[in-house]
Amino acid sequence: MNLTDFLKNIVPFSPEELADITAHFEREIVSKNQTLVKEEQVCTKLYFVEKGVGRSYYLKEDGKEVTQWFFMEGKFMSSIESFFQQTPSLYYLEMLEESVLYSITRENLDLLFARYHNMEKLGRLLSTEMLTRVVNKLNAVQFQTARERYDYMLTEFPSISSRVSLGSIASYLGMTQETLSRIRRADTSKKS
Amino acid sequence: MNLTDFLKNIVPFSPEELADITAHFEREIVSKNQTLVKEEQVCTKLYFVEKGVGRSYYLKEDGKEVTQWFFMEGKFMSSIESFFQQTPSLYYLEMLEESVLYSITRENLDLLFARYHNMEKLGRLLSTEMLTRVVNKLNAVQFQTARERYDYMLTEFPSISSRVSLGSIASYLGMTQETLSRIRRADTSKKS
DNA sequence: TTCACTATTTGACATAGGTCAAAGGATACC
DNA sequence: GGTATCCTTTGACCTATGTCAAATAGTGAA
Repeated sequence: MNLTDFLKNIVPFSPEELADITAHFEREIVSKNQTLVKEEQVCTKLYFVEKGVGRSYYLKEDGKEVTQWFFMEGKFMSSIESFFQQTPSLYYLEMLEESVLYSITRENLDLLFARYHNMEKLGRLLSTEMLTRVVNKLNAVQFQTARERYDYMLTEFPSISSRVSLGSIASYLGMTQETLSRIRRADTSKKS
Repeated sequence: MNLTDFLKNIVPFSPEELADITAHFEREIVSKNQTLVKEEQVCTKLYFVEKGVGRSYYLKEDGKEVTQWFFMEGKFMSSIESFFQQTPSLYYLEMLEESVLYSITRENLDLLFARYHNMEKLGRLLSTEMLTRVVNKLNAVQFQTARERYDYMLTEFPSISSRVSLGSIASYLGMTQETLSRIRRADTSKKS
């Protein structure tokens, strides 16, 4: 999914708008396991994932990593609160595969928001969409069994299980690796 | 918190914009326990809560109510997905106290989004803010004990415990009423 | 006031999923 | 290609919180 096509599908930008907007993004190639933002740093960029997978995570007091979200191809990725409020990030951002990203700085994004009414609309639509996704996850995490949460995740991120380590997925789902491993065992023994 | 002041604090609207925008809202007085939207209905309005408290909730298969969110004074309230996609609501919306609301229809809101760049900006800022709140709750629900979740909620909604029934709060926090009752008992015996 | 109804508290017991520890597997580096 | 490191699986046991049931306290209507 490339950036121009992605944008066009959401808001009917004119060709001139599109050209100007995409010109404010910078292409970046990042390698597997590269960290984009560390905890405490201010997140200066918003990224569009053209290829690859990323995740945001934080460290609990005991030092364990907790995955907060996965970012797949065709999605925007950032430490949202840090990026928009320019406050230190609560999260780390990292890519889990070799990836192609398009990044934009806060200043350039603000400039585009101010310049194009359509751009502001894009921002609104994308936040609303993300909001409904997070609400869905919240409901899953709060009221479903470990088993159901795993099934829910497969609908939200179908390709994830083969691309991301068990530990990252387990903490995203709010369970331990051991529990997720047992769920998968139950699956394979059932299906074979 | 009245609507005009609320809007001004977020985006620097001109007086003319403000007057036009607020003119598209309608004042509604609703009584305690009144339902604004039922499950399966399309939610046709977005509400600003000037006075009162509301909540959104859904019914689990076993018929138990699960509170999804509380809406306090000075916040917008809606079944977001239903309102923005015009799809049947997954949630009920109800007011828990006699309340003063300002409502706007989807058509009027779209008209204002189209008419004022600033309005689109307001929409974007409010969704982003809501998004960070939901993410905070998600982290609380996913990785904290029942006790910690309760404390977290008191920071998010300080006045809630005296205004809303124990059962509504417990399901919001993803625990049973019994558990919440026990937490509160531990509190009072500690403090006295 | 009293009655009827609803909300909250309390107790006894059950269980999903966590913790800890150890054993395999897979990978990557030298 | 061997060794160190990391990831996943498995087992035994434990605990926070759920479930069910009953007692008690609150609240509103007549």
